[in-house]
Amino acid sequence: MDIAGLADEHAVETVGARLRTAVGSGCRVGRFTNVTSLERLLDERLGAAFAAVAGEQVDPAIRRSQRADYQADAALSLARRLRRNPREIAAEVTRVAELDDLCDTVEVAGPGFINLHLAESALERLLEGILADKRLGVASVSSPEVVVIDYSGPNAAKEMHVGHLRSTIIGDAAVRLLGWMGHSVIRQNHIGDWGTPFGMLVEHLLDVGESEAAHELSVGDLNAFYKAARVKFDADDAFKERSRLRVVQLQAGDPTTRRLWHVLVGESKKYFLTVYSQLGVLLTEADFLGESSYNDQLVPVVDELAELGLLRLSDGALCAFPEGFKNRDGEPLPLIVRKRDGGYGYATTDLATIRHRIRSLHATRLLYVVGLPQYQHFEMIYEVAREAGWLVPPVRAEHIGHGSILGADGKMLRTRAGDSVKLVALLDEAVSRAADVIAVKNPALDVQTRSEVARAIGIGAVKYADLSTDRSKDYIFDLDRMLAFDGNTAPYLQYAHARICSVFRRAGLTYPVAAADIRIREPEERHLAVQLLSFGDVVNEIADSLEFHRLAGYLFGLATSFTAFYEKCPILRSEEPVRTSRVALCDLTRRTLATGLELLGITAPEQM
RNA sequence: GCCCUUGUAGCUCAGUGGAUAGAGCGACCGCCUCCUAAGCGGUAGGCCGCAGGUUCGAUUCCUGCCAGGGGCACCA
Repeated sequence: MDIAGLADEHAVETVGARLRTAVGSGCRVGRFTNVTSLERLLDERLGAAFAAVAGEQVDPAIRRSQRADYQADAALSLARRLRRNPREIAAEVTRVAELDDLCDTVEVAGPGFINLHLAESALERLLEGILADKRLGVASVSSPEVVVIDYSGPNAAKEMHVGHLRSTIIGDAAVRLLGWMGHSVIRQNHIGDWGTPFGMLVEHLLDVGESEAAHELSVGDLNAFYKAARVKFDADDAFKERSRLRVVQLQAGDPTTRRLWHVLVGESKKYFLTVYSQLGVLLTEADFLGESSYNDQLVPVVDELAELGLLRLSDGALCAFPEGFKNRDGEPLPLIVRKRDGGYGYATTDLATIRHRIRSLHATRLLYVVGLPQYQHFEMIYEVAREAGWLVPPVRAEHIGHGSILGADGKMLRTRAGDSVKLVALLDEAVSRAADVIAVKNPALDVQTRSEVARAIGIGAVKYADLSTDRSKDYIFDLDRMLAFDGNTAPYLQYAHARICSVFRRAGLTYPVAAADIRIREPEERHLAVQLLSFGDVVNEIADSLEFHRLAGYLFGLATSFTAFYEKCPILRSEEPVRTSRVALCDLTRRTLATGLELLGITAPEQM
């Protein structure tokens, strides 16, 4: 810590000295090239200027501004440290900063804000740059990582319900985003395919007959199957005893039992794949790596922890006591790696996943997209993994926690009977409602297109509602609101996209537009331009934080800016060279919307 | 009891150590001989839970309190 701090100070001192020299000799500082996102450009230029003035590294605190395009606020906080008037600091920074090619006016306002008005020529040049770039000016990462993303994780032989929706959607977005950024992403669907319930389920399977059971499961009626087994288990002691013995046989590897278990899990996987297909997420059969696949690693994991001296017997259970966790009596909180009965619980399996992902998959970033209630569990797991020496920098594990989905009453979403709501039922309703609206709004669409569009809108609406709010908070599931065609919803964004496509169709133009002279004159054009040029800033930020609602918010802002432009600035009816320029702006907006939505796992239809 | 988390417009949600706290819905008033009105413009609506503290400046950081949600050993 101290050493790092000293090293930093030293580096800063050197940079500061160099910059002061540059300023002193009359040179301007801060010329950088090949950056197309506005905030980064301004950050670099003004960062250098502030550093020159302050003699140390300074975050220029670039923000979007209501009074200008951007503002830099660092002079205010710097004033105390330098014991100088903030306005003077700001004034000096504006003199030193190399901004001629970016801004047409730079002014000090109020107590020391620096207001930045971008030059039209700069906007034009930068837009022409991203127009020619397939990636819209967003560079792939220079040093790709192996990222393992653990998400979805439904339980075999149980229905997927809304509880699985968030993990599946957020995980899918993470897969798409990090993959697009150039990382090597490994999907892991840690399904619940092991444990005591399977004794009961296998016995029930035998009772109803294998072929009948397979039928029930394959049609997706998993709840009925599970419930019937559960009812018998609770009511019938003989069945309960059979189930218990069956678990022992399953664990002992009895061939018949294992075959029947395989039937259950296999049918479940088929069912999950139909749901994933309906949802349009990237998970495939190859991504299933359930709890059972770690069976042969559990003993080695426990042995290794024991050898490291991290385990202790407590009440007959073998436990790790990770540093910093206490139970309700203030005593060290155990993480049970082997139960009193000799069996293994989820803690051991989760530890095995970390070891496997680091040692065998060579991941340096581990993401666990799991509900927030499991926060403490994962913190404990990570701590044990650190103490075991598995989880050491640069490898890091992150719990991508999320809140719950609530019903209109603000409580956990349930059916009237108190059951969890079936995911497929929910998705079907979203799609069918979307179809109803399309039938009214655009009856000219043929049946095939209509059903595709309905799916894009219905599923997109559900996903967007999830991804457009802070993932750590709960949200209220309201189909009416998410399917609304105005406000911050998927249909609104999809509509903006479809409108652009319509402009091209109407004019007989094709996209993408390869190149064009772009002219920014009208205020609506300026707003749209600034918005288009900040896509990269948002995406880069999100790749780290995985706060997808920021991307959603950005896209909504983009669509709003576009609509304003669309209302005020005639496109096809304008004269050249304005027409070509506006067509190019349309195309940039279309590509940015489509790309952004794609990163969220949402399809943008060409018409709706 | 301890820990985590949330409290912002009637509703659903953003937001940031800084200049007048923003959207959408709902309400009210307007806008289609014109590229999709599934749209756009305007008006009304806020002790940013409460009370202290740090700061030139706090809705944002800290402490306490109130209210909701979650977690705290053999389920995952």
